[in-house]
Amino acid sequence: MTPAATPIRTRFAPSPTGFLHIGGARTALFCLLAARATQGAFVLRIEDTDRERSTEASVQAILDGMAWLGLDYDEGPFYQSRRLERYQAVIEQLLQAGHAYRCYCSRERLDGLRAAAMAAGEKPRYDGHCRDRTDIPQGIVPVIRFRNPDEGTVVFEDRVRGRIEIANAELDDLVIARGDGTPTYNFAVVVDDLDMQINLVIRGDDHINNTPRQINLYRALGAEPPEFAHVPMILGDDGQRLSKRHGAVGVMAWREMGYLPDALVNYLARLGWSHGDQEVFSRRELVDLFRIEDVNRKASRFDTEKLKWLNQHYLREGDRDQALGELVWHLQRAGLDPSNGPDLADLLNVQAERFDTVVELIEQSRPFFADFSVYDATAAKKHLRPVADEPLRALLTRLQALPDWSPESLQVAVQETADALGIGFGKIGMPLRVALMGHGQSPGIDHTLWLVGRERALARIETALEWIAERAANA
RNA sequence: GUCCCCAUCGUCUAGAGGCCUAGGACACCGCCCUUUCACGGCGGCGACCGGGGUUCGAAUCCCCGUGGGGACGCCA
Repeated sequence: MTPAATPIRTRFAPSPTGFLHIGGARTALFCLLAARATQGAFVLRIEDTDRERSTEASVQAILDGMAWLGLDYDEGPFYQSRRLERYQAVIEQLLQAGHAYRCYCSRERLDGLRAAAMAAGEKPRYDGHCRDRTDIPQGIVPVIRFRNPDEGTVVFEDRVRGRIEIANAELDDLVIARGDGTPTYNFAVVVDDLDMQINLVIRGDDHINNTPRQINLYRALGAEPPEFAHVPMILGDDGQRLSKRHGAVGVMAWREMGYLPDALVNYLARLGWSHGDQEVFSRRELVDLFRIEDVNRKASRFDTEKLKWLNQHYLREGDRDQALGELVWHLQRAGLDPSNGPDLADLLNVQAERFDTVVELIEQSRPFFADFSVYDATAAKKHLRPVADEPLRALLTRLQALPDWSPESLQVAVQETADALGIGFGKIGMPLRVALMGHGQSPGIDHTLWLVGRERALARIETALEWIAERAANA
């Protein structure tokens, strides 16, 4: 029996300004795992206070990405855009208590301040110009700033980073409400995490620097901050921060490339986290074995090669229904009719070990679903020669009379045909392969015949025979 | 520039002072298996960023340097 741990309430809080990012997906996964392990809750919150950049389509894309990966949340989605009154009430409270003030500084003044600080070799900070002003400038819409403590240091124990300490002197009075009254990120997060009773904030380590100011905000609100766990970022294969430049940064792009959700989840989990030498984890094992403290501190690079390996593993040994579902999805996407070919489970059984992705698998399985019109030139030239005429003809006769179209009897039929003619298996196998597939790569010839199906197989052998004759006539 | 963080094979990582001649996985290279392509089996290549300490003993602890990343918005 596992010892009873206090239930962890985590949240994933993406801003809807694009699709579900690969890095975001991993953060969400860690949140989910941490919560599940303690019978806690995983909350989804959409951070859409920036009305300029947030879109409905992005919200949907994020929801779709999470659903595909199986990152099921327990509560939400909550939208910050629907909690505006709440933020305003808290801002009012802060204003009353003297923890916040109106700032009338112009952008120009702020820009000047920043430039001057940089020039002086200092960190750009707001100088508190409006902190104690009593006049009310006319014609200027003020923003609200939080009065950050001047003295002391903020210290917190990060669940993955350990102790982190920063002097208040490094911090400045951040804007918590824009001119139009909408809250800014650092403020809304605090109010939300408090209201939603989040007790463990798991997020990317690019937020480490925001944490001290948020802690000061919690204190000003008379609340105890939650615990924090900052997970390292995921870098592109070139070691640079993941961006559009790297191509597929959206989770759904990986679906389109033929990866399975279980493979991606397994891969993402192992990126920055490990459990001894184990590489393959079921979802159940992930929940049982994951501990946020075991997460690395170093940023890791995304390695597609390893993902491919895992993907093939899941294609072969993972959840059948999931793989079959993706097979259908890709078949249709490729313009092929899933019902006009072999049984998909049979197809998966013989093809899975030969490819890394569903896209390759489908692409190389086209001849099982639709006829092709041309032979691969090199393969045809090498294998569809006059010498192949007799073997193919003999085999055709034999196959026409074959009562049982199974891999076993097909194997026997081909073998016996070769034996009867006193030729090697390859002498008949390769021409047959090209006749059936249009090129020289396919599963074992028995399974190839089996998957192509009797009707198509016989027709294609006849077509190949004609092609050989024609070619001989033209020579 | 200032502040914060990080640092083991090409990549993901094991390693919490002696178990390390540093382990595993992916990739790569050989050989074997073989009717093609694959799968599989066996083997190989390959790392503790540098310098100082602490200690009988350091990949593991401390300091400095170097390198990398992040933050410094009325973005999140």
